[in-house]
Order: sequence, then C-alpha cells, then structure tokens
Amino acid sequence: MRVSTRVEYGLMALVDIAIHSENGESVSTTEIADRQKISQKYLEQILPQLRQAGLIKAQKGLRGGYRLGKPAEEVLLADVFNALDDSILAEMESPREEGDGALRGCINECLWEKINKNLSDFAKGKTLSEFLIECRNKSIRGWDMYVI
Amino acid sequence: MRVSTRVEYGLMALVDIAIHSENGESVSTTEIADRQKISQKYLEQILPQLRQAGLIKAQKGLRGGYRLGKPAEEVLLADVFNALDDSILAEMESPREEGDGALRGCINECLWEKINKNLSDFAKGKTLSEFLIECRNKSIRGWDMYVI
DNA sequence: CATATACCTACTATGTCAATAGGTATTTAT
DNA sequence: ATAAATACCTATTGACATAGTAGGTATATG
Repeated sequence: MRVSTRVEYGLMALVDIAIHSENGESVSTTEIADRQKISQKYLEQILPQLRQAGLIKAQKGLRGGYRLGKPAEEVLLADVFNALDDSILAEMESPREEGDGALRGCINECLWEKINKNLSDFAKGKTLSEFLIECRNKSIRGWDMYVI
Repeated sequence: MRVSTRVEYGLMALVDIAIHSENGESVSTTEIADRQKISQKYLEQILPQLRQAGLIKAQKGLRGGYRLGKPAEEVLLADVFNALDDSILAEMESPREEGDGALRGCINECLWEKINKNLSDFAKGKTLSEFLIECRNKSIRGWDMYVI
C-alpha cells in the first residue's frame, strides 16, 4: 500500500519538531527541510494543515517556527492521516449502482469495511511518543543523529 | 482507504463466475457485465489479468467464457490484489534521499512495513469460498438473488 | 528598520484511473 | 462453409490527483 509523500513528510516533520523543540525553541520550516531533505516550499503547504488540526503550534516572525500542539502521547497517527489525506482513513464510497445481487454492497461490508477498520484501529492506537521510542530502540546511533 | 474499481470489479466477477459456473457452464463477460452492471469493455481488460494469474480459466469461441482456475478455497484475496493492482500490497519504495537521521527509513520500518504486513496477512488469510459463505450468511435473500 | 519567519494562492508537469473504441483470432452451432 | 458469439489485444481519452514550483503578504523579532 502506498502512502502519499504529504503524510510521510508531515510525519517526519512532526518527529523532527518533537525532537528539536525539546530545548524550548521553535523549529522553523527551513531547519526541517534542510535536515530531512524535503522541499521547503512543499513543507510550507503541509505544516499549516498540521497546525489547523491542532497537532502543532506556529509562532510567526523572526525566530518563529513550530512546536507540538499537544503532548506527543496524544498525537495519534490517525490524526496525521486525517489532517493530510482525505482518503486514507475514508471508507469506500457507497456502491454506485447495484447489480442483481447487491454483490457490491456485500463485498463492501465483508471486505473493505474490515480492512478500513483494521487500518483505522492501528492508526488510532499509534502515538507519536510510542513511535519515537520505537525508533530510538531500533538504533542508538540513529537516535544520536537525530539530536545532533 | 480506497480500493480501485479494477480490484472491486475483479472480485465481483470472481464471485459471479464461482456462482454461475456451478452447473458446469462457462460464464461470459457479457453475462457478468449485465448482472453486475459493469462496463463490458472494461471487464474485458480485467478478466485476462485474472486468467494470467491462474484464478480463472478461459474458453474462447461461441458458448465460451470463464470458470474458476482452481477451487474457491484456494483463491486468496491477496492473489486478486496482486493480479489487478501493483501498489496495493507493494511496500513503500526504499527511501529516496535520507536526511541527517535516517528518519525516513525509521518511519518506513516502524509504520509502513507494519501496516503493509497487516494488510497482507488479512489478504492472504481470506479465501474466495470463505467470502462466499460470509456473504450468504448475511442475507438469504441476497444469496437467492445471486443465483437467479 | 531589516530580516526571518509563517502563510496564502496560483500554476504546472506528470502520472494514474476508469473507461471507450475498434479490431483480430477462435470456437461452436447451424 | 458460414455466421455468430466469444476471448483477447492495443490505442486513445477525459478527468483527476500528486508532487511539487513560484511569487507574494503579513508578522514578529533583533
């Protein structure tokens, strides 16, 4: 399954912000774009969406930037999905035109709804802080590199 | 999460074929398209893909059509996915350009790979026959309608 | 006052999706 | 033999989404 770069970049930005705002300072788009090798102009479209969803807070002006909008324990993967991608947690549209046997509706109930529920449950159970810890455990070296 | 109409139509066709070839006769594209209200010309692009994957067998010529290529117990949802959609069970591409902290790779391992594994496990555990039974149990009336 | 920042809107190039269209080869029924 | 119905193949199209690019405005800070 393919995840859009919007979501991927948004998640990377969230992690970057979480790590680099620990000292109390805001993290600017420029910093994130440089560190994570993401187009700055593209990021500038993504971050306001995360802000509108309440996941980050913005500070305008010189020395401004972003911080988390709530504790990392309360930022869910599902929130990121919903903020950045209309379709990823959306269920299939209701069947357009049914044939004789309502087969389409049956497939919808038996399969797509279950698949979407699985995905949704996973995303609702995954917090940013959990994710940070998981990544950290994977590689101390990697973690050090984040902080540098 | 959105599933392509190719996959949806392919699945509907499989079910239709399974049901209507029980008497030993082949099921033609025309029949399926009519019953399920799917564009016939579009179906004509989908069914050969299912045949190449071994899920159905084709019989050319007058009175020809399709039958299952193997018992319904051995037809997996994952097979349908793989036959009709390159991306649905494909993992994310390997990260293009890593920033300082290999964050992208970490996100890949911690999230996308898990999500894909969940989906893949579900799809590999779901057989066509299971699905037929589930649909049947949902509504006797619906089932009758299939068979008519 | 200069600068660095968030934020906003428009544009573009590329690709994918969902069909549509027309034609060929093959098998069966008559 | 012939006609009809079928699978199969290839090309084309219109709409839409994706992944950016570009330029400009408002705002807070030093």
